[in-house]
Amino acid sequence: MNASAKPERTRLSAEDWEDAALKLIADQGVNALAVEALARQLGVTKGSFYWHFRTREALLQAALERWEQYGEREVISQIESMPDPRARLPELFRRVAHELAPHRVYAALLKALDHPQVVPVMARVSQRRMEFLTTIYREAGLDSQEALNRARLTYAAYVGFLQLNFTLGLPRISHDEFDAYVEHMIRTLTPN
Amino acid sequence: MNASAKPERTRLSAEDWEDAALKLIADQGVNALAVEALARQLGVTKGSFYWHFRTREALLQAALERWEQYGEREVISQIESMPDPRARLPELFRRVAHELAPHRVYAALLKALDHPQVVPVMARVSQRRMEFLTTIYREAGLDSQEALNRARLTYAAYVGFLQLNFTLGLPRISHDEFDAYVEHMIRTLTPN
DNA sequence: TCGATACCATACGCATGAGTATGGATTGCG
DNA sequence: CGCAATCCATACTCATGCGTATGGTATCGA
Repeated sequence: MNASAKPERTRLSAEDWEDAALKLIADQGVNALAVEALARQLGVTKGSFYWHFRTREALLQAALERWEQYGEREVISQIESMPDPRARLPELFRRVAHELAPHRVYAALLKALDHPQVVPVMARVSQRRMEFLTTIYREAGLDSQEALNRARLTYAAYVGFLQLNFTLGLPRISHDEFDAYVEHMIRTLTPN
Repeated sequence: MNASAKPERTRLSAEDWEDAALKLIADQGVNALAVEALARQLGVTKGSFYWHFRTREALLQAALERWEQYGEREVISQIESMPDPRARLPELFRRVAHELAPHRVYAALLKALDHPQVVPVMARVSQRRMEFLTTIYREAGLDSQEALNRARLTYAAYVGFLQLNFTLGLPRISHDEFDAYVEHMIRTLTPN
Protein backbone atom coordinates (compact mmCIF):
# COMPACT_ATOMS: atom_id res chain seq x y z
CA MET A 1 0.00 0.00 0.00
CA ASN A 2 0.97 3.63 -0.72
CA ALA A 3 3.51 3.49 -3.51
CA SER A 4 4.14 7.23 -3.65
CA ALA A 5 5.23 9.01 -0.51
CA LYS A 6 6.10 12.53 -1.59
CA PRO A 7 8.55 12.80 -4.48
CA GLU A 8 6.53 10.98 -7.16
CA ARG A 9 4.30 13.42 -8.97
CA THR A 10 1.46 10.99 -9.60
CA ARG A 11 -2.03 12.05 -8.71
CA LEU A 12 -3.39 11.56 -5.25
CA SER A 13 -6.00 9.20 -3.88
CA ALA A 14 -8.20 9.46 -0.82
CA GLU A 15 -5.88 7.10 1.02
CA ASP A 16 -2.93 9.40 0.41
CA TRP A 17 -4.82 12.20 2.13
CA GLU A 18 -5.72 9.93 5.03
CA ASP A 19 -2.13 8.82 5.52
CA ALA A 20 -0.89 12.39 5.39
CA ALA A 21 -3.58 13.36 7.88
CA LEU A 22 -2.48 10.67 10.31
CA LYS A 23 1.12 11.72 9.93
CA LEU A 24 0.21 15.32 10.65
CA ILE A 25 -1.90 14.27 13.63
CA ALA A 26 1.00 12.29 15.04
CA ASP A 27 3.30 15.28 14.62
CA GLN A 28 1.17 18.23 15.60
CA GLY A 29 -2.10 16.95 16.99
CA VAL A 30 -5.67 16.89 15.76
CA ASN A 31 -6.13 20.67 16.00
CA ALA A 32 -3.41 21.17 13.43
CA LEU A 33 -5.33 19.20 10.84
CA ALA A 34 -6.09 21.93 8.30
CA VAL A 35 -6.84 21.18 4.67
CA GLU A 36 -4.77 23.99 3.19
CA ALA A 37 -1.78 22.98 5.31
CA LEU A 38 -2.16 19.36 4.22
CA ALA A 39 -2.47 20.44 0.61
CA ARG A 40 0.76 22.45 0.77
CA GLN A 41 2.51 19.48 2.34
CA LEU A 42 1.28 17.26 -0.49
CA GLY A 43 2.20 19.78 -3.14
CA VAL A 44 -1.36 20.46 -4.32
CA THR A 45 -4.19 22.87 -3.47
CA LYS A 46 -7.59 22.72 -1.81
CA GLY A 47 -9.18 22.01 -5.15
CA SER A 48 -7.74 18.52 -4.98
CA PHE A 49 -8.93 17.87 -1.46
CA TYR A 50 -12.55 18.76 -2.04
CA TRP A 51 -12.73 16.35 -4.87
CA HIS A 52 -11.78 13.42 -2.61
CA PHE A 53 -13.62 14.52 0.53
CA ARG A 54 -16.81 16.38 1.11
CA THR A 55 -15.49 18.14 4.21
CA ARG A 56 -12.62 18.35 6.65
CA GLU A 57 -14.72 16.40 9.12
CA ALA A 58 -15.02 13.57 6.61
CA LEU A 59 -11.24 13.37 6.24
CA LEU A 60 -10.74 13.16 9.99
CA GLN A 61 -13.37 10.45 10.21
CA ALA A 62 -11.76 8.43 7.43
CA ALA A 63 -8.30 8.85 8.91
CA LEU A 64 -9.47 7.73 12.33
CA GLU A 65 -11.20 4.66 10.95
CA ARG A 66 -8.12 3.84 8.91
CA TRP A 67 -5.96 4.10 12.02
CA GLU A 68 -8.36 1.99 14.06
CA GLN A 69 -8.28 -0.78 11.49
CA TYR A 70 -4.63 -1.01 10.54
CA GLY A 71 -3.58 -0.09 14.05
CA GLU A 72 -2.05 -2.72 16.23
CA ARG A 73 -3.46 -6.19 15.55
CA GLU A 74 -0.07 -7.92 15.10
CA VAL A 75 1.17 -7.41 18.64
CA ILE A 76 -1.94 -8.88 20.21
CA SER A 77 -1.93 -12.04 18.13
CA GLN A 78 1.79 -12.60 18.62
CA ILE A 79 1.49 -12.28 22.37
CA GLU A 80 -1.50 -14.57 22.45
CA SER A 81 0.43 -17.29 20.65
CA MET A 82 3.04 -17.52 23.38
CA PRO A 83 2.82 -20.85 25.20
CA ASP A 84 3.69 -19.76 28.76
CA PRO A 85 1.07 -17.35 30.08
CA ARG A 86 3.40 -15.98 32.73
CA ALA A 87 5.90 -14.94 30.10
CA ARG A 88 3.35 -12.90 28.16
CA LEU A 89 3.22 -9.87 30.43
CA PRO A 90 6.94 -9.10 30.48
CA GLU A 91 7.13 -9.65 26.77
CA LEU A 92 4.19 -7.35 26.13
CA PHE A 93 5.65 -4.62 28.31
CA ARG A 94 9.04 -4.76 26.68
CA ARG A 95 7.60 -4.74 23.19
CA VAL A 96 5.36 -1.76 23.76
CA ALA A 97 8.14 0.09 25.52
CA HIS A 98 10.56 -0.35 22.65
CA GLU A 99 8.18 0.37 19.82
CA LEU A 100 6.83 3.71 20.84
CA ALA A 101 6.62 5.12 17.33
CA PRO A 102 3.30 3.46 16.43
CA HIS A 103 1.85 4.90 19.62
CA ARG A 104 2.37 8.49 18.62
CA VAL A 105 -1.03 8.72 16.98
CA TYR A 106 -2.62 7.29 20.08
CA ALA A 107 -0.80 9.85 22.22
CA ALA A 108 -2.01 12.64 19.95
CA LEU A 109 -5.60 11.42 20.04
CA LEU A 110 -5.35 11.26 23.81
CA LYS A 111 -4.98 15.02 23.82
CA ALA A 112 -8.09 15.43 21.69
CA LEU A 113 -10.57 13.59 23.89
CA ASP A 114 -12.79 16.65 23.89
CA HIS A 115 -13.34 16.20 20.18
CA PRO A 116 -16.60 14.32 19.56
CA GLN A 117 -15.20 12.40 16.60
CA VAL A 118 -12.23 10.88 18.38
CA VAL A 119 -14.01 9.89 21.60
CA PRO A 120 -15.83 6.83 20.22
CA VAL A 121 -12.70 5.62 18.41
CA MET A 122 -10.56 5.95 21.50
CA ALA A 123 -13.26 4.33 23.60
CA ARG A 124 -13.30 1.27 21.34
CA VAL A 125 -9.53 0.95 21.05
CA SER A 126 -8.92 1.44 24.76
CA GLN A 127 -11.70 -0.98 25.60
CA ARG A 128 -10.24 -3.71 23.40
CA ARG A 129 -6.76 -3.24 24.84
CA MET A 130 -8.11 -3.27 28.37
CA GLU A 131 -9.94 -6.52 27.75
CA PHE A 132 -6.79 -8.01 26.27
CA LEU A 133 -4.80 -6.98 29.33
CA THR A 134 -7.45 -8.35 31.67
CA THR A 135 -7.35 -11.71 29.94
CA ILE A 136 -3.59 -11.93 30.21
CA TYR A 137 -3.71 -11.12 33.90
CA ARG A 138 -6.31 -13.81 34.45
CA GLU A 139 -4.16 -16.33 32.62
CA ALA A 140 -1.27 -15.23 34.79
CA GLY A 141 -3.13 -16.32 37.87
CA LEU A 142 -5.19 -13.38 39.11
CA ASP A 143 -8.88 -13.79 39.87
CA SER A 144 -11.46 -11.89 37.87
CA GLN A 145 -11.67 -8.76 39.99
CA GLU A 146 -7.94 -8.49 40.57
CA ALA A 147 -7.21 -8.98 36.90
CA LEU A 148 -9.58 -6.17 35.92
CA ASN A 149 -8.15 -3.72 38.42
CA ARG A 150 -4.59 -4.62 37.53
CA ALA A 151 -5.40 -4.10 33.88
CA ARG A 152 -6.84 -0.68 34.70
CA LEU A 153 -3.71 0.23 36.61
CA THR A 154 -1.40 -1.02 33.90
CA TYR A 155 -3.22 0.73 31.12
CA ALA A 156 -3.40 3.96 33.06
CA ALA A 157 0.35 3.77 33.59
CA TYR A 158 0.79 3.27 29.86
CA VAL A 159 -1.39 6.22 28.95
CA GLY A 160 0.21 8.44 31.55
CA PHE A 161 3.65 7.54 30.35
CA LEU A 162 2.80 8.55 26.82
CA GLN A 163 1.62 11.94 28.01
CA LEU A 164 4.56 12.63 30.27
CA ASN A 165 7.27 11.67 27.82
CA PHE A 166 6.06 12.28 24.30
CA THR A 167 4.43 15.61 24.63
CA LEU A 168 5.80 16.84 27.88
CA GLY A 169 9.52 16.03 27.93
CA LEU A 170 10.00 15.38 31.61
CA PRO A 171 13.72 15.17 32.63
CA ARG A 172 14.49 13.47 29.34
CA ILE A 173 15.16 9.98 30.66
CA SER A 174 18.20 8.17 29.28
CA HIS A 175 18.03 4.91 27.39
CA ASP A 176 19.52 2.77 30.15
CA GLU A 177 17.44 4.43 32.77
CA PHE A 178 14.35 3.81 30.68
CA ASP A 179 15.14 0.10 30.49
CA ALA A 180 15.54 0.03 34.24
CA TYR A 181 12.16 1.70 34.57
CA VAL A 182 10.52 -0.89 32.33
CA GLU A 183 11.99 -3.73 34.37
CA HIS A 184 10.84 -2.06 37.57
CA MET A 185 7.37 -1.79 36.09
CA ILE A 186 7.39 -5.46 35.17
CA ARG A 187 8.42 -6.48 38.67
CA THR A 188 5.78 -4.28 40.23
CA LEU A 189 2.83 -5.05 38.00
CA THR A 190 3.39 -8.71 37.18
CA PRO A 191 1.77 -11.12 39.66
CA ASN A 192 4.38 -12.50 42.09
CA MET B 1 -10.72 36.31 47.79
CA ASN B 2 -13.30 36.81 45.02
CA ALA B 3 -16.34 38.24 46.70
CA SER B 4 -18.47 38.37 43.57
CA ALA B 5 -19.01 35.22 41.56
CA LYS B 6 -21.55 36.09 38.89
CA PRO B 7 -24.76 37.68 40.15
CA GLU B 8 -23.27 40.82 41.74
CA ARG B 9 -23.05 43.55 39.19
CA THR B 10 -19.86 45.09 40.52
CA ARG B 11 -17.08 45.80 38.10
CA LEU B 12 -14.53 43.20 37.21
CA SER B 13 -10.87 42.86 38.12
CA ALA B 14 -8.07 41.01 36.39
CA GLU B 15 -8.40 38.20 38.94
CA ASP B 16 -12.05 37.71 38.00
CA TRP B 17 -11.00 37.15 34.42
CA GLU B 18 -8.30 34.72 35.46
CA ASP B 19 -10.70 32.71 37.60
CA ALA B 20 -13.24 32.59 34.82
CA ALA B 21 -10.52 31.51 32.43
CA LEU B 22 -9.48 28.64 34.70
CA LYS B 23 -13.08 27.59 35.07
CA LEU B 24 -13.53 27.56 31.32
CA ILE B 25 -10.29 25.66 30.85
CA ALA B 26 -11.43 23.03 33.33
CA ASP B 27 -14.74 22.69 31.52
CA GLN B 28 -13.82 22.90 27.86
CA GLY B 29 -10.04 22.90 27.58
CA VAL B 30 -7.42 25.47 26.66
CA ASN B 31 -8.50 25.73 23.03
CA ALA B 32 -11.91 26.97 24.10
CA LEU B 33 -10.40 29.96 25.85
CA ALA B 34 -11.75 32.79 23.70
CA VAL B 35 -12.08 36.34 24.97
CA GLU B 36 -15.49 37.04 23.44
CA ALA B 37 -16.84 33.81 24.91
CA LEU B 38 -15.46 34.68 28.31
CA ALA B 39 -16.89 38.17 28.07
CA ARG B 40 -20.37 36.84 27.32
CA GLN B 41 -20.09 34.46 30.25
CA LEU B 42 -19.16 37.37 32.52
CA GLY B 43 -21.89 39.61 31.16
CA VAL B 44 -19.57 42.18 29.58
CA THR B 45 -17.89 42.75 26.23
CA LYS B 46 -14.39 42.65 24.81
CA GLY B 47 -13.91 46.29 25.67
CA SER B 48 -13.62 45.28 29.29
CA PHE B 49 -11.13 42.51 28.66
CA TYR B 50 -8.65 44.59 26.73
CA TRP B 51 -8.51 47.08 29.52
CA HIS B 52 -7.31 44.43 31.99
CA PHE B 53 -5.10 42.42 29.61
CA ARG B 54 -2.98 43.32 26.68
CA THR B 55 -3.74 40.10 24.81
CA ARG B 56 -5.37 36.71 25.05
CA GLU B 57 -1.94 35.20 25.53
CA ALA B 58 -1.41 37.40 28.58
CA LEU B 59 -4.62 36.16 30.14
CA LEU B 60 -3.65 32.53 29.64
CA GLN B 61 -0.26 33.22 31.13
CA ALA B 62 -1.75 34.93 34.17
CA ALA B 63 -4.32 32.19 34.66
CA LEU B 64 -1.67 29.49 34.46
CA GLU B 65 0.56 31.24 36.98
CA ARG B 66 -2.40 31.74 39.26
CA TRP B 67 -3.25 28.06 39.06
CA GLU B 68 0.35 27.03 39.66
CA GLN B 69 0.53 29.15 42.81
CA TYR B 70 -2.77 28.49 44.50
CA GLY B 71 -2.86 24.94 43.22
CA GLU B 72 -2.28 22.12 45.64
CA ARG B 73 0.08 23.08 48.46
CA GLU B 74 -2.22 21.95 51.31
CA VAL B 75 -2.23 18.25 50.47
CA ILE B 76 1.53 18.01 50.37
CA SER B 77 2.08 19.69 53.71
CA GLN B 78 -0.64 17.67 55.39
CA ILE B 79 0.79 14.40 54.16
CA GLU B 80 4.29 15.41 55.16
CA SER B 81 3.14 16.05 58.72
CA MET B 82 1.98 12.46 59.21
CA PRO B 83 4.18 10.66 61.73
CA ASP B 84 4.24 7.16 60.23
CA PRO B 85 5.94 7.20 56.80
CA ARG B 86 4.29 3.92 55.78
CA ALA B 87 0.87 5.39 56.31
CA ARG B 88 1.50 8.33 54.03
CA LEU B 89 1.17 6.55 50.71
CA PRO B 90 -2.27 5.01 51.29
CA GLU B 91 -3.51 8.28 52.70
CA LEU B 92 -2.19 10.22 49.73
CA PHE B 93 -3.78 7.85 47.24
CA ARG B 94 -7.15 7.93 48.96
CA ARG B 95 -7.17 11.70 49.23
CA VAL B 96 -6.30 12.30 45.62
CA ALA B 97 -8.78 9.68 44.49
CA HIS B 98 -11.65 11.25 46.40
CA GLU B 99 -10.94 14.87 45.56
CA LEU B 100 -10.79 14.74 41.81
CA ALA B 101 -12.43 18.11 41.27
CA PRO B 102 -9.27 20.18 41.85
CA HIS B 103 -7.51 17.99 39.29
CA ARG B 104 -9.78 18.96 36.44
CA VAL B 105 -7.57 21.86 35.43
CA TYR B 106 -4.56 19.59 35.46
CA ALA B 107 -6.41 17.10 33.28
CA ALA B 108 -7.32 19.84 30.84
CA LEU B 109 -3.76 21.15 30.67
CA LEU B 110 -2.58 17.62 30.05
CA LYS B 111 -4.43 17.74 26.76
CA ALA B 112 -2.71 20.98 25.79
CA LEU B 113 0.88 19.86 26.10
CA ASP B 114 1.49 20.99 22.54
CA HIS B 115 0.85 24.57 23.61
CA PRO B 116 4.16 26.34 24.32
CA GLN B 117 2.73 28.31 27.25
CA VAL B 118 1.46 25.35 29.23
CA VAL B 119 4.49 23.09 28.79
CA PRO B 120 6.80 24.88 31.26
CA VAL B 121 4.03 25.13 33.84
CA MET B 122 3.17 21.47 33.59
CA ALA B 123 6.85 20.57 33.65
CA ARG B 124 7.35 22.40 36.93
CA VAL B 125 4.20 21.09 38.59
CA SER B 126 4.78 17.51 37.51
CA GLN B 127 8.40 17.72 38.55
CA ARG B 128 7.51 18.92 42.04
CA ARG B 129 4.90 16.21 42.49
CA MET B 130 7.28 13.55 41.25
CA GLU B 131 9.94 14.63 43.70
CA PHE B 132 7.39 14.57 46.49
CA LEU B 133 6.35 11.05 45.55
CA THR B 134 9.96 9.92 45.33
CA THR B 135 10.66 11.22 48.81
CA ILE B 136 7.67 9.42 50.26
CA TYR B 137 8.72 6.16 48.65
CA ARG B 138 12.20 6.54 50.05
CA GLU B 139 10.80 7.14 53.51
CA ALA B 140 8.67 4.06 53.03
CA GLY B 141 11.78 1.95 52.67
CA LEU B 142 12.72 1.88 48.99
CA ASP B 143 16.24 2.67 47.91
CA SER B 144 16.96 5.67 45.73
CA GLN B 145 16.58 4.05 42.33
CA GLU B 146 13.53 2.01 43.25
CA ALA B 147 11.85 5.03 44.79
CA LEU B 148 12.34 7.09 41.64
CA ASN B 149 11.00 4.40 39.35
CA ARG B 150 8.07 3.68 41.61
CA ALA B 151 7.26 7.38 41.66
CA ARG B 152 7.36 7.46 37.88
CA LEU B 153 5.02 4.51 37.70
CA THR B 154 2.63 5.94 40.27
CA TYR B 155 2.49 9.35 38.69
CA ALA B 156 1.98 7.88 35.24
CA ALA B 157 -0.92 5.85 36.61
CA TYR B 158 -2.39 9.01 38.07
CA VAL B 159 -2.07 10.94 34.84
CA GLY B 160 -3.43 8.09 32.78
CA PHE B 161 -6.37 7.68 35.07
CA LEU B 162 -7.31 11.33 34.66
CA GLN B 163 -7.30 10.96 30.89
CA LEU B 164 -9.25 7.73 30.77
CA ASN B 165 -11.99 8.76 33.15
CA PHE B 166 -12.47 12.51 33.01
CA THR B 167 -12.35 13.15 29.35
CA LEU B 168 -12.88 9.71 27.94
CA GLY B 169 -15.63 8.09 29.98
CA LEU B 170 -14.51 4.50 29.86
CA PRO B 171 -17.17 2.03 31.11
CA ARG B 172 -18.29 4.59 33.67
CA ILE B 173 -16.95 2.87 36.77
CA SER B 174 -19.27 2.73 39.81
CA HIS B 175 -18.44 4.28 43.15
CA ASP B 176 -17.87 1.00 44.98
CA GLU B 177 -15.84 -0.40 42.12
CA PHE B 178 -13.74 2.72 42.10
CA ASP B 179 -12.95 2.30 45.79
CA ALA B 180 -11.95 -1.28 45.12
CA TYR B 181 -9.66 -0.07 42.36
CA VAL B 182 -8.01 2.45 44.65
CA GLU B 183 -7.37 -0.21 47.28
CA HIS B 184 -5.96 -2.51 44.64
CA MET B 185 -3.66 0.28 43.51
CA ILE B 186 -2.50 0.85 47.07
CA ARG B 187 -1.73 -2.84 47.57
CA THR B 188 0.13 -3.01 44.28
CA LEU B 189 2.15 0.17 44.46
CA THR B 190 2.88 0.42 48.18
CA PRO B 191 6.12 -1.33 49.22
CA ASN B 192 5.37 -4.67 50.87
C1' DT C 1 -19.38 68.89 43.59
C1' DC C 2 -16.45 68.09 40.16
C1' DG C 3 -12.72 66.44 37.64
C1' DA C 4 -9.61 62.51 36.95
C1' DT C 5 -9.20 57.85 36.67
C1' DA C 6 -11.03 53.27 36.15
C1' DC C 7 -14.02 50.48 33.74
C1' DC C 8 -16.90 49.19 29.81
C1' DA C 9 -19.69 49.42 25.03
C1' DT C 10 -19.76 49.99 20.11
C1' DA C 11 -17.89 49.74 15.84
C1' DC C 12 -14.42 48.92 13.30
C1' DG C 13 -10.04 46.43 10.67
C1' DC C 14 -7.75 42.28 9.59
C1' DA C 15 -6.04 37.49 9.35
C1' DT C 16 -7.24 32.68 9.06
C1' DG C 17 -9.43 28.74 7.50
C1' DA C 18 -13.58 26.22 5.66
C1' DG C 19 -16.30 25.59 1.75
C1' DT C 20 -17.97 26.75 -3.36
C1' DA C 21 -17.81 27.70 -8.38
C1' DT C 22 -15.77 26.98 -12.40
C1' DG C 23 -12.56 26.04 -15.76
C1' DG C 24 -8.25 23.68 -17.12
C1' DA C 25 -5.25 19.54 -17.43
C1' DT C 26 -4.57 14.48 -17.45
C1' DT C 27 -5.68 9.82 -17.88
C1' DG C 28 -8.10 5.53 -19.29
C1' DC C 29 -10.69 3.58 -22.81
C1' DG C 30 -13.46 2.96 -27.08
C1' DC D 1 -7.37 9.58 -32.09
C1' DG D 2 -10.80 11.45 -29.25
C1' DC D 3 -14.12 11.73 -25.62
C1' DA D 4 -15.36 11.00 -20.93
C1' DA D 5 -14.16 10.65 -16.47
C1' DT D 6 -10.98 11.90 -13.12
C1' DC D 7 -8.07 15.01 -10.84
C1' DC D 8 -6.49 19.62 -9.75
C1' DA D 9 -5.86 25.11 -9.84
C1' DT D 10 -7.71 29.65 -9.34
C1' DA D 11 -10.63 32.75 -7.50
C1' DC D 12 -13.95 33.75 -4.97
C1' DT D 13 -17.56 33.89 -0.40
C1' DC D 14 -18.34 33.62 4.39
C1' DA D 15 -17.84 32.93 9.34
C1' DT D 16 -14.91 33.36 13.33
C1' DG D 17 -11.97 35.44 16.50
C1' DC D 18 -8.17 38.63 17.77
C1' DG D 19 -6.99 43.20 18.36
C1' DT D 20 -7.81 48.56 17.96
C1' DA D 21 -10.07 53.09 18.18
C1' DT D 22 -12.91 55.90 20.40
C1' DG D 23 -16.37 57.52 23.17
C1' DG D 24 -19.41 56.77 27.14
C1' DT D 25 -20.47 55.88 32.24
C1' DA D 26 -19.39 55.01 36.95
C1' DT D 27 -16.59 55.89 41.01
C1' DC D 28 -13.50 58.14 44.21
C1' DG D 29 -10.73 61.61 46.23
C1' DA D 30 -9.97 66.59 46.92
